[in-house]
Amino acid sequence: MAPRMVDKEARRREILAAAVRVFARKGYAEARIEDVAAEAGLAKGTIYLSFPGREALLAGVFEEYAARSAAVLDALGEGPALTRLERLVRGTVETLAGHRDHAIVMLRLWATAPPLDMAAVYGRHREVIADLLRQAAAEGALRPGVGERHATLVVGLIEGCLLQWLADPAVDLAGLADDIVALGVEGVRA
Amino acid sequence: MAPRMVDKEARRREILAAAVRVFARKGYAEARIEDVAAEAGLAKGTIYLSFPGREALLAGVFEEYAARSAAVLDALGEGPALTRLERLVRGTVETLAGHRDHAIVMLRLWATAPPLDMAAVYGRHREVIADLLRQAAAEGALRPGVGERHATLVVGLIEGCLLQWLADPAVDLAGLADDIVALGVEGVRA
Amino acid sequence: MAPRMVDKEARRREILAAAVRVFARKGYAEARIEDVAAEAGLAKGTIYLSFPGREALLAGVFEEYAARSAAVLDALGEGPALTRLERLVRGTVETLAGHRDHAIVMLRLWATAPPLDMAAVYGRHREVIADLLRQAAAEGALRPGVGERHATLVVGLIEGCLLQWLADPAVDLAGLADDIVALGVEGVRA
Amino acid sequence: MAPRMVDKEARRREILAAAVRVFARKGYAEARIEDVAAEAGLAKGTIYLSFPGREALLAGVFEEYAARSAAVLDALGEGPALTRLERLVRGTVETLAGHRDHAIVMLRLWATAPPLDMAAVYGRHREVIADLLRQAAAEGALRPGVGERHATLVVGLIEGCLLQWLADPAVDLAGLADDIVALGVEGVRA
DNA sequence: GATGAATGAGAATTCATTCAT
DNA sequence: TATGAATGAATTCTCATTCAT
Repeated sequence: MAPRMVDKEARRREILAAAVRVFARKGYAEARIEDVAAEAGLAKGTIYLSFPGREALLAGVFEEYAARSAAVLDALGEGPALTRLERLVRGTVETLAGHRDHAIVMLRLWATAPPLDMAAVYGRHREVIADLLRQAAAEGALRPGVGERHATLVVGLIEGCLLQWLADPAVDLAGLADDIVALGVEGVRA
Repeated sequence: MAPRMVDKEARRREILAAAVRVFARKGYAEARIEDVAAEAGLAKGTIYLSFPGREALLAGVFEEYAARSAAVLDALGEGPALTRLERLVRGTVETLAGHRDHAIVMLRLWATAPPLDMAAVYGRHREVIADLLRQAAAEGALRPGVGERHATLVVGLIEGCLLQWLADPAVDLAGLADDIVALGVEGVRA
Repeated sequence: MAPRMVDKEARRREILAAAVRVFARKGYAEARIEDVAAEAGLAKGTIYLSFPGREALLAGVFEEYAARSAAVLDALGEGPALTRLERLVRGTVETLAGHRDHAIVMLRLWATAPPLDMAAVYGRHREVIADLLRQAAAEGALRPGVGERHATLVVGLIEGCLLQWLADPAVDLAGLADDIVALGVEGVRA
Repeated sequence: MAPRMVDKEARRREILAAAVRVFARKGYAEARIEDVAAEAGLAKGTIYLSFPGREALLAGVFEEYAARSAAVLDALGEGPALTRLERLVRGTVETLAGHRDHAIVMLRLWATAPPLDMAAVYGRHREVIADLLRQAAAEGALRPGVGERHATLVVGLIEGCLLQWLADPAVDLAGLADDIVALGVEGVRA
């Protein structure tokens, strides 16, 4: 409530944004606190007023990603299960496509920092999708033979295309959303 | 103090194997030369008899992976294009599934070490698959509307499932091969 | 823990002075960065704030010497050539005698570090002296038979006496100035 | 007396010769045992059969130099003192000029290795020369006003010219012998 | 004796973190 | 609050020395 609070929070976000840019550029392992400070236009020591240490920057970045990721799952709205699944796919792809730096950082963190529990993140995604598939089955919208195992494929399609796009910006991730939906969602419709 | 003069090449492989295990455990960034030496049952300095420096361990691991990867593409044999595509998918998945540590390391390197040109690796995979898809189309084996763009989805399916398996060993990658083939190969048959 | 922000340039000079003392004591080859830091009353890492690396300490020491050396040649003033030659001899000896540590370091660097072009340093001295000898000859102040080759002997006298003084402080270098002048300058007067 | 003895001694000399070449090239500080071994056409470990360690190579080189140096002082023959002094000067210069590598190494060792007592070496030279000067005075061959202090100048002339020749091979050391004698010996004749 | 693989102490350098100003 | 000089633990790499073959 004190204006300080606002300042503090804004400062935190500025630093986190700078950290994402630096991490995307050099990876966490190569990113020096000083690099982040410079990117944020601050002095080294000032970072420590907002974060207890270098690792806290990681945690901060992860939290932002998790929040964004959860927001997609929370905004599927109403309608037939497969429609919501389509929204999930498109929403996820759009969110990722709109924050390439962040996506790169997450991949790097994923691959680098064991403490980040990506198994849980993917597991949560699979669960939500499996749930939608169960509902779709109940709605009779699912082709026979397609079950919850399909959730892994849908997550895989999204993440695998993301991977290729991260490795090679020439890959058109946004454009792939249609293909992913066609194969992964429409392809299993009864 | 242990002048056990092992074959130079065998020694290299031993060290590389130790490096893969250590990298898989802690990531390249956290892996100390001393860790690799200890894992290999050698002294620090001994590593330098086989490798000029820390980064050379990376290069060595990458070479092994690239060789294994290329071997799959070179062993598709004869037959209808979609049959060969199926072999590619199963071969890739099996190869990855058989070397989890190695796969983890490759992902970490991918995400961490800019010099590794994963864009080229994925690009090569997509090209081979696109070629098979073109042949399948020529053979009239492909459903209308499916084209070379599908190559990205197939690569994505494989890599995306790999990703989930790496994050969570409970995911049954080998078992997913059937699903991937069903969706990505059989699913596009005319 | 000691953010005493000294003037950057002053700090550089302090470190350089410490380096000269340490180098004189143990030689560059044996001097550890940590030794220099300790001598300067600083922590190891602090040295790196003023110098990019160990070798830069060498370069710094050499620069100081070169500047001092050039100053003597630039301050010969006016008067007969042999008078100026005497000033050169006395000035050089005094300068060296006043900085024994520095002289030791320079000899060590000279003998140790190939990049230091002592041939050029001696060559320059010989040239200046040869020039004075030519002028002296033109002034009719030079004994017949003495020519530019005598420059090498004068430089040799100075450096050779310096050498003995460095090896054995009991040698009275300052006192030798008179002898050097008597033999090398007055000894060739017409 | 056993042939072994001969072999051992020959082997020692070969290694020492190799060491001198390597030291002259890179300086003691930069010379690796392996470099010396390679120069001698031997394996690293073989050096240790003839020398207890790296420093012993230094000592060996120094001994050779000392022996050569002493030989000159011991071969002044008979005749007037100033004639013997001239022989000393020419002998020393010739000896040095004939072993440039060795001279470079000695300078480097001198400047690098505190345990080598160069003060004693120079002191011995000065003593011998001072003795000759005393005899010359007794013979009435010395100009009034020239005394034992002149010994330092003679040593200085030799060493100072040596220094310039070592720094710059274009300096003609052998040719300088005449000049040194003219100035340092003939120049003080009564 | 000769070899050279193996060892590990030691040194330069980096950078997260602290804290006087 | 913001700063950045100072610190020193930690890491890579070198190389003298040892010793099994």
